[in-house]
Amino acid sequence: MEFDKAYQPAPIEERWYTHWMKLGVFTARPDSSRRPFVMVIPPPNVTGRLHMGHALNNTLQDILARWRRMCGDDVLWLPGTDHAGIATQMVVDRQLAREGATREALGREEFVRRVWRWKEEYGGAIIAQLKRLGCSCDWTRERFTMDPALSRAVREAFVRLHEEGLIYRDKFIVNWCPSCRTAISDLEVIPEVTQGSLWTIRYPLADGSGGIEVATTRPETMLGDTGVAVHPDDERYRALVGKTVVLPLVGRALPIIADPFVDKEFGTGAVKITPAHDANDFEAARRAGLPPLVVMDEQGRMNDNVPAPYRGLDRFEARRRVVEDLRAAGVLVSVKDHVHNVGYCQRCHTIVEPYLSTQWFVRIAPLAAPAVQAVAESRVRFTPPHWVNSYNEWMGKIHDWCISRQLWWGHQIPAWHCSDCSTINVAREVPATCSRCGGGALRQDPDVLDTWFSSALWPFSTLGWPDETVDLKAYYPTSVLVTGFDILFFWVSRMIMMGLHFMQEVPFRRTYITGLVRDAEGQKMSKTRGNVIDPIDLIDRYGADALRFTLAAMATPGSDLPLAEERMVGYRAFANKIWNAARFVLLNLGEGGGGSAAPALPPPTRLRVEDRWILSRLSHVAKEVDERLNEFRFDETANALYQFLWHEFCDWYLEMAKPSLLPGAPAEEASRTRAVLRHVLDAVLRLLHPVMPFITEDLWQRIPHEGATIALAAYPIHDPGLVDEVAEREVALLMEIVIRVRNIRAELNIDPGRRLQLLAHARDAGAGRIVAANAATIATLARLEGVRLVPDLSASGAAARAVASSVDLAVPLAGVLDPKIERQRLSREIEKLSKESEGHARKLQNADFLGKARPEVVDKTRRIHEELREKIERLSRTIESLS
RNA sequence: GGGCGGUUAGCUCAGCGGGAGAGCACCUGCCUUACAAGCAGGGGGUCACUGGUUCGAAUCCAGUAUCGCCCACCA
Repeated sequence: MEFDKAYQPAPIEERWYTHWMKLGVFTARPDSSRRPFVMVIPPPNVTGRLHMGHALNNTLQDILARWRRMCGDDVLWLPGTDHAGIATQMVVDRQLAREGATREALGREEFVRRVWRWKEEYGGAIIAQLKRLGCSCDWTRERFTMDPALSRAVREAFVRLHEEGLIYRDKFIVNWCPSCRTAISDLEVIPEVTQGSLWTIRYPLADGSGGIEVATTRPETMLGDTGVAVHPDDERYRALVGKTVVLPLVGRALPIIADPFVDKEFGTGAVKITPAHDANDFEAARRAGLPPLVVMDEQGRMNDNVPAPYRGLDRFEARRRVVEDLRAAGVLVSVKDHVHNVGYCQRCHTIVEPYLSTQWFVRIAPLAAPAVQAVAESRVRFTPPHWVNSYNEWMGKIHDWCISRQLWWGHQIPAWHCSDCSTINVAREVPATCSRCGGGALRQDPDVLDTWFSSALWPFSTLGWPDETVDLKAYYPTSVLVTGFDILFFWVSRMIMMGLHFMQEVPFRRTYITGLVRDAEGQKMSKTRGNVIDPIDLIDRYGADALRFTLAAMATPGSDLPLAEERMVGYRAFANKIWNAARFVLLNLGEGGGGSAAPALPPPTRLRVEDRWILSRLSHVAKEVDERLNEFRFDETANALYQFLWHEFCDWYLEMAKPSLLPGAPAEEASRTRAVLRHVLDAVLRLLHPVMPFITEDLWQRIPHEGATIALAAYPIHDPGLVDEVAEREVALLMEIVIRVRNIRAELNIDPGRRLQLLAHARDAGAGRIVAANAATIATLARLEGVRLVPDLSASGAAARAVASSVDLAVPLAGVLDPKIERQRLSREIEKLSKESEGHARKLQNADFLGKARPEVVDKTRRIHEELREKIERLSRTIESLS
């Protein structure tokens, strides 16, 4: 196997993904002996391309999936895509437009066929992209929200809810997008602060005794007014309530009513009532018994219910004309600039029209209550937990959910209208005859369901519901849901409601809510800003592992992720570091090849202190990773592994190991080192595999191993038997000594190649023993000629001095050392230590601290202070002896 | 109008009751045969502000400022 000097991700990624697929590594196999770990993917839109948000949440899901799989769980990560009603329909609409065709000309049936064809051809793009990310989804169970089985689940859910009285059809004011020509839900309306105007119009009283002035931001809707309202307590208008005004331009007589919804302070305190085009007005009109009058068509043009001059005009054109005519009629009192919230369509950014129409609704209150309770009882746990507040707040005040859409692409509502008796037959399958009159002239309701209706069923519709399948029994409820907060209400809360309703159990035990991936400046990525970063592009340039590691390292719960490219560069370097560390180990492993059995780790008694140290550190990091992953701390997992691999394993252990691998070294020593190297590398590759699956697999395949893939190798766990506090303390001392010597070399500008002598005076026997036993290691790491233990340093002559814990150090530098510079250097050191010790000193002088703080805290403070004080004293004496 | 989150090194962020940290950037010196996508050493912070609780506060509480999200029918 060739071994490049630098890590080249592309060929490796392709190769191993294919390997995993061939082995069926990702396929779940229901098996009662293993604990199931289940996630359903938040299904991306079939029209979608992988963006940073997908890259983030799928990386995190894959980390969990691979981790649990290596821990021995039966992992099911179920993938799939969403049919995305409006979005997909729009894509195909645009395609038709390019051909000079329209959906209307094509007809519904042909259009839907066309969308299916589009889906077959292009719908797989995002799936391929997920594979490039390395996602270990069970592709044998891939689902699409409009698969026959899932469509059946949708019909079943609809019919049951209808039977239970939880779905109803009613004429109601809804959010209407005149451009998409469909109703949309409250959530799909994006309110934006907009500069507008406030027009004040005078409506004359029918009896000629004056008039009343109303204020409006939407003068064109006056054509649909059927009343005027004032607050019942408003002294100004009390006498007018019950009287009649004449609607200008129209001539209709309108009653003045009193209703407490009117704000006395706003505008003139009198408001025109347009029941069919304003949600508040609709409610008020209902209370007062005023009739609604729809004055627009589905495209937002004025209809035949308005006077002839305005018919057919677009609503904004109509606004101009109405204002003009009001002014001409002398009833326009004033126009003022007015900033207010205007609702825009999430999909096409058209101003949404409140619109009275007949729609299907889900009665939400009975579904919301158990869902709130489930979260309150922690049957679903949120990470980070503060999202529960948002969830509760929203659940507390949601309105019934408008689920019908005037689209062609989606699940057509399973309701058939009888043209003979007007009965609506709601049924699972096409009824042959009307259930009431027996007539056969049935026409299916033309509307389709909101895409989120089918998404709400996703955690169980994908597992075979309503059938009692093996999968459904084995894998519901799922374990974890990872998703973005932007769909907390659209999706998460609705899944909880539907899961509880149809399965009597929450759809997932825990949910991790990710932050938003932003650009390096912290700006939201958007096409208009032109700052969108394409994850596939990053994979091409840095490798999937580097991208995954970056996203994991930045995924601190509760905060957004500003993605700076330098960060990626840094983690690509980390991948390269792993690569080269492994290359070093492998070059020294000698013969053996990838497939042979691993040499056993020698017992601790036969290991050197650095071996016991690295094994102890490894055991700690395994423990930490396990704990961190359990609490979704992907950032800390990544950091712990980075720190261990680079700064402990590479920076120290590999350097310490080198001498024993040199040609002249004793064979027994070399084989011992090789065993430890192999063991640690193997373990760290396994620890890293969930985050960096490709590079770890490639390297693991090259070292002696058992099994066909690292993806099914055991995840390293904390081994208390390998924890060695003594070794950790001893190596800490060796490191401290080495760092002091390196510091002398650097600060005194001594040629790095020059071999120096180190004199060490141990202040206690233990330290002396450690230095003596590890003199060769110190010498190698500090590039010394040798280390000599001496009873005292007073005779060391012109030497640079330093202190480590329990050991005084001197590096003889006759002819090189300038006493003045050395004095400055040591003074700086003293200053630093003094600053550090001040805080401790102050505490120890405080009787309250000594009396009230926990004894172990006092002890620790005393110990640290004593150590610092002692070092300062030793350095001070050294300075004195210098003159 | 309600609610939530942030404010810590030049940048991006961890830490959330007991010695101020990381990555990147910066300065100095090194191609030391795993790695220059590297190695070694170093500089840099009244932890937004004001009070309070505590022996002790970046960390807990209250308030202020500021930035950002979410929800809400002020025409």
